[in-house]
Amino acid sequence: MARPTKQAQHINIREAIKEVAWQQMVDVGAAELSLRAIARAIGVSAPAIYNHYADRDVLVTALIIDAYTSLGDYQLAARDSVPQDDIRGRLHATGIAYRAWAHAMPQRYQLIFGTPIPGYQAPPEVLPVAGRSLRALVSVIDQACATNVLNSVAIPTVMPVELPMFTVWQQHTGAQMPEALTVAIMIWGRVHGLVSLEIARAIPAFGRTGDGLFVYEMEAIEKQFLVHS
Amino acid sequence: MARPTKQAQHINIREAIKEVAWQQMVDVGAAELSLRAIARAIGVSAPAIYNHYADRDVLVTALIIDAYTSLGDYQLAARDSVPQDDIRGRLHATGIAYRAWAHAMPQRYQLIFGTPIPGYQAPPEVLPVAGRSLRALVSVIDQACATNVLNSVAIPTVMPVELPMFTVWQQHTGAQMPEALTVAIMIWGRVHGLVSLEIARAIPAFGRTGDGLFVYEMEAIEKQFLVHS
DNA sequence: TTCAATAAACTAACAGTGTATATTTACAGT
DNA sequence: ACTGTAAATATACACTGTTAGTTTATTGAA
Repeated sequence: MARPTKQAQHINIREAIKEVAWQQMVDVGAAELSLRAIARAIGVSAPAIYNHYADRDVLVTALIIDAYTSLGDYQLAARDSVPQDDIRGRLHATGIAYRAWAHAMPQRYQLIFGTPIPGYQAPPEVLPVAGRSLRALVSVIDQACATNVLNSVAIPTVMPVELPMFTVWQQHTGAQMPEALTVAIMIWGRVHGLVSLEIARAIPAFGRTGDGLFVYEMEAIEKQFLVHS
Repeated sequence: MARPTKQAQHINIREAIKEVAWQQMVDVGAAELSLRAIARAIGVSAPAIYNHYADRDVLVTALIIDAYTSLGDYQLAARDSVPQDDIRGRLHATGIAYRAWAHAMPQRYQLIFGTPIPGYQAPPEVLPVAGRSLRALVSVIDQACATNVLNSVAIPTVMPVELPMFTVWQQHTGAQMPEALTVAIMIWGRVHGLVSLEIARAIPAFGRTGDGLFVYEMEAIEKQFLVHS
C-alpha cells in the first residue's frame, strides 16, 4: 500500500511535524534535529515530509518563526501586565519576561540565537517576526522618549550604509523615534548577553533565587536610560 | 601500499589537522566541519585522523582550547599596551580587544560561544583556559578594587550551591576579590551580548567606523563600575 | 644485521543523515 | 464513472562519524 486511509493520517500534518520537532529538541537538543527521526515518530516515511516542507531549512524557518512569535507574545503580555504610565515597571517586566521565556524554553532560545543547525541561514521572511519580538521593548522606550524621560545622550547613529536595513527594522519593531530603536538594541544586547551565558551554563547563578545578576543588570539599565525623578 | 614513506607525511599531523580544520571553518563555517573533508584536504584516509584524535569531539575540544588561548592572549596583550596605573584605559582596551578578536576570527568566536557542533558538550578540561580568557578583564577589575576605584555597590553574591564552581572560576581567572569576578562576569555579559549580535549580523553597524554602539557601551561600563574622579 | 614491536596508515563496512526520482494510490470534482 | 491532483511510497545517492581488521614503515634491541 502506498498511501494509508485518511483516518490513519494526522488531521494537520504540518502542525504535527512541528510538534514532534519541538519534542525532539527537548529530548535530544536542537542540533540533533532529524527529518528522518521526525518521520519515524509520526509513523511516516522520511520523504513524506517533503510534501509539507520543501526541505529541512524551510521546516527550521517555520520553527524559528513560531519561536519568535512566542517570544514576542510573551514580552507583550508582560509589558501589558504593568500600568501604561509606569514606564520603568514596563521596562523591567519586559526584561524579566525575556529571561523567563529563555529559561522556560531554552531549545527555542538556542534555535533562534545559537547556530545549532549546520548550514542554516535565516531567510528574509523571519525579519518581520524577529522585529516583532522587539516590539514590546521598543514601545516602552518610545513612550519614554515621547514623555521625555529617556536618557539617550550622545547615542550614536546608524552607519549610512546600514540605513535601509535600519529603516526596515524600524517598521517591523514599530519604532517611532530612531534613537528609541537604537536604545532598544543596546538594551537587547545587555539582556541577551547575560541570558545567553546563563542558558549556555557559562556563568553561575547569583542571589537567593538565581536571578540576582540579571535583576541587578535590569536596574542598571533602568538607571542609565530613564531619567530618575 | 598501506602506509606512505615518512617523507610524504606531515611533520606534525596533529597540527596540520587543526590548521586544515580552521581553514575549513573559514571556508564553509564551523557547523560544516567534517573529519572526512579534513582527511581529504590533507590527502589521507578518514580513519587515519583517529590515530591522532580519539574522535571528533576531542578534535573540537583541541580547537576550542586553541581559540580560548588566542582570545586570552589577545586581551592580555591589549591590557598591557596601556600603562598599569591607567585602569580605565586598561579596561577600555580589554573590551575593545574582545570585540576586535571576535571580528577578526568570527569562526573561532562562533566555535566557542555558538553551538555549531551537533551533540558536542565541552569537557571540563576547557575550564582552565576558558577562565584564563577572562584573566585580563578580571585583573583590571581586581586592581580597581584594590585601589578603591571599583563601584560594585549592592552587587549580588553567588548562590550557595554554586559556590564550588565559583571558587574554581576564581582560581582560573586569578580573581583576588570575589566581587571582582562578579563584576567581570557582568561586564563580560554586556560585551559578549553586543558582540555576539554583531557577529550574527543581527544588528547594524553604528557610528562612523561601525563600532559606535560598542564604544558607547564600553564608556557606559566604565562610568558605571569605575568611580570617576 | 636481523628481527620483533609499535605506530600509523589502509580498505571495507555500518548506521545514520538530507534529498531526488519515479511510482502508487486515495480522494475530490466534473 | 472517470480523471486529475495531492500525498504517500520505495529506492537510491552522496554525504556524515565511526569501527574492525589488515598492512606496512619505522624503530629499538638482540
